[in-house]
Amino acid sequence: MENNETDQIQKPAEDLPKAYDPLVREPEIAQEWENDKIYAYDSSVPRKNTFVIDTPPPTVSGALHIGHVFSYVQTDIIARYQRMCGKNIFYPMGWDDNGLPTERRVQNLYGVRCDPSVPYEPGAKFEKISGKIKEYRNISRKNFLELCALQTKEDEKKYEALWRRLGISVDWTKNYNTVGEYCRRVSQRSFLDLFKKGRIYNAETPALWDTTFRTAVAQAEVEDREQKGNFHDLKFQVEGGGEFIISTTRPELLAACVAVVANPRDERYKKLFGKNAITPLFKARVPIRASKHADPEKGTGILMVCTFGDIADVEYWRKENLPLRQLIGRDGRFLNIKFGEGAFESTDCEAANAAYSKLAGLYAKKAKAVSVEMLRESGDLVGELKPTVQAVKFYEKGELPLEFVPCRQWYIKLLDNQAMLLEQGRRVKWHPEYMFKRYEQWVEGLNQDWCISRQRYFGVPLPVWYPLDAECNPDYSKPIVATPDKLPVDPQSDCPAGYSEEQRGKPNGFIGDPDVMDTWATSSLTPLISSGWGEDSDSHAKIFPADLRPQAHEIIRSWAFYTITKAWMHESNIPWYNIALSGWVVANDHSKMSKSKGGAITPENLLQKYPADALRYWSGKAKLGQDTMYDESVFKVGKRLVTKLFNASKFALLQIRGAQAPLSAADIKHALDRSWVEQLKILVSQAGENMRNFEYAAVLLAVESSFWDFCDNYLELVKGRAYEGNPEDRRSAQASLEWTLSVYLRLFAPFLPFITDETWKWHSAAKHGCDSVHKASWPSADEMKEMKAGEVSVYLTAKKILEAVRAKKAAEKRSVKWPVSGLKIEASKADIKALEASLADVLLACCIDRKGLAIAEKDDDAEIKAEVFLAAPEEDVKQQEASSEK
RNA sequence: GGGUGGUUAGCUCAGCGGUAGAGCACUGUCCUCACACGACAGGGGUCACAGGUUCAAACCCUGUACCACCCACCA
Repeated sequence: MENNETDQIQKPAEDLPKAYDPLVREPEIAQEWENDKIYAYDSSVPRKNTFVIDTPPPTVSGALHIGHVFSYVQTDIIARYQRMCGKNIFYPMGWDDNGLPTERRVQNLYGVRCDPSVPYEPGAKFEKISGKIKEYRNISRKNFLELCALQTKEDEKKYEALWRRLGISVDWTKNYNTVGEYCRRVSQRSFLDLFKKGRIYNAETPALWDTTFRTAVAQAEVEDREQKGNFHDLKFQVEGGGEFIISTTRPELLAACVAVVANPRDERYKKLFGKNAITPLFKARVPIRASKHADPEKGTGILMVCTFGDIADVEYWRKENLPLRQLIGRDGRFLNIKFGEGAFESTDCEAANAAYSKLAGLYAKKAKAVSVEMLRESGDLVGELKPTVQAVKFYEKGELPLEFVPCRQWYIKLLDNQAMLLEQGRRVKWHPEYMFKRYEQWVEGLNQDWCISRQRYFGVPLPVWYPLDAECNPDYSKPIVATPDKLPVDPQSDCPAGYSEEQRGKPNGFIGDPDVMDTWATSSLTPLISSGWGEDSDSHAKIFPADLRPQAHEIIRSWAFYTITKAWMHESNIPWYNIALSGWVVANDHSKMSKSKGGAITPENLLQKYPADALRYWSGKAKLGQDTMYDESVFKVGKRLVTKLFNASKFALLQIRGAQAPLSAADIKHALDRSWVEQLKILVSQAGENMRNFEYAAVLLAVESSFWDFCDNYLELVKGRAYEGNPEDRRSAQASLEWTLSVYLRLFAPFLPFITDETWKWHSAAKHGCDSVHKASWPSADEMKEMKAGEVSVYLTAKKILEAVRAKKAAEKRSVKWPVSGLKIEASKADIKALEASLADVLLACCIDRKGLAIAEKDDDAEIKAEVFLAAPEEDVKQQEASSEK
């Protein structure tokens, strides 16, 4: 071929953008994706070609934070990888707008409280209150629920906008919210199924009770908080003579004392077992018993059992069938009880009632102070208070300690099924693996069934009514459950089959259960919500079990555990094959970012400053399960990578465009190019392996470092040849650059979806017949199988010389293009052979004068060595010339 | 008290049997036909500590200390 036929003059890149402004382009690119529907799920594709993600529905509570960005991007990276592997992706987004967080938010935003006794005001309008709320306005349940729905809609719009801005590739047609009609139906169907299977029951029993929110809570929502307290040494009399000291932190519960216990082996108290004690102040006669749960080492070794101080009290009370002396009411105040009535016995009712009258109506904290005062006065408080720090149980969203309050609640049976639930957990693949331990430990430590009823309003109603007898007493043992084809129901306004609305609350009529379900009762169904469980059996068969559940590790005991439980109870299966646990974003002081104050760092603010790709880069750097320090300098690095990708793509493209005929793998003939491609093949194969195992961070690290190597070294080495080499060598460089570029764009695509798609469209799209990189196939070494294998050493030796020359130039403070007049190389025979293959490129890239080149052969194991001599400065040369002329 | 993860350069982290790595920060250079939103080079580490296994240990084993988290601990 003649030069003038093949080698066009390099086309200027006039049609390519000069610079890339991600803040402008990214939203436009996101819009293109939406227009082209490239993330749409295709329900006609068979299960084995589908990848199903059980996306966490974020709690709708005002704003997403940087921790959300972090974990959702990690999932999106996996989704995008799977999509490029040819999978049809089922990637929905749900909003968890159900429950207490929403109620609280609405209360505070609008200054309202729900009061079911207030009548509904149709069309009532409510304004947001700015500043402090002076007085809460009581509004009807229906108005309150409408307001909750309105507010969550507003928040959900903001959430969706942020996800789109970040390039989260969900299919927005698969959107649900947990309090919506569909989720209510699924949640109630779950209840009915569990009821039919005998896995759910209602019982009147002491439940963990939050007095602020006035609702029962489940074990999984309880957290311990360290509280300062005091031991109070109280003097108890023994009936028939004698006394002993009990050390207690809760003297206010004295009136609730139903027994006194010590360890059976405790010599100090052996003689008292079987006798009765008389409590101070209230003079109640309580049995003194032996129980192994009393620890001789703690306190004075003898303790009072109250109804109820803690779970040990509840267990002992239940086991020994002791009387119930409940003091604390649902609002947290001491009830108005009378000694001499019911279970409250006393040997001196008058004195007992006199004492108790000072406690009635008080909250626990005040009652404690008053009790201490009374005990000190009566002389029953011995010595000084001894300060102690104790772990006290709180509802995770609550501000006051939990109390045990007897009440009727619905429970799902967990304690009968621990072994099976462990087994189900084992069948799921945990990423990272060690997180399974947390699940295991939680299941083994369960001490209560799952309480799912909540005394709240904004939630899924329990689909149950109770029949009333002639005196209007409900019969809780014979609940009337809804019929499956009539869901969802609201027992407050709907009436059960076989009854009419007039019978509500009437003798021999019915009442609806006033409670709603725990949020987790619904969110534990997300894989079934997505699959269309109970409504679309084809879809269900395709979507359930899901492939992946991504979630945070602190909710293993709740969300992961409950989901596994429900999947087993409903479908005798695991809910998903894999669970990926993301870490937390932590501040410098190791506090969780989402909880720490200083809310200036919002995703929206960061996106004014950094590309979405840069935030994604930071997220993609963190391994699963691992906490990550919030560090803005990483965003800068990400931003730099985006810019580099833009420029390197543009530059590579300039070279490729010189080619007349389409390039192919067969054109890659030059040894240096083959060597380079060989390295890239290794990268591709490792990247695929790691991605399959959810080790995306390792992929980003490897791809990134390889890409910088490409820009700094390979591109420098070949650009001269691509520009002015002979036709065949030129074509080889061009073909190599073309493939390299397409590989990098695809490897980076899951992490940096915006910039990769932008540059993909310039050339690779046409080449691959695929207009978005996100529909392109993940690179594989197979793509290059028609090409002969290269020798990695060719590239590596060339790079060594390049580096040696650069080092010399830097040391001499010369520019990179400064000419090299002499180069002495010492190397093994093999290295010399490798180097000779790329010599022309090396000389060109380093500005080396071929005449000054000397290569000497050394031992086989010798390291390659290069001694570099720079040309003398021009002034010196001129001076020399001048002096020689003289 | 039980469990899990961690401790590697000033900072953030990778490496997980074969001569200590990256990025940031720092220092010094360089406008080289993609990129100064850039490039090149340089300084900087008893890989927490103590034992052990091994020809060889940051890496495996045992123990200790410290950090974080999960669970338990309410007399």
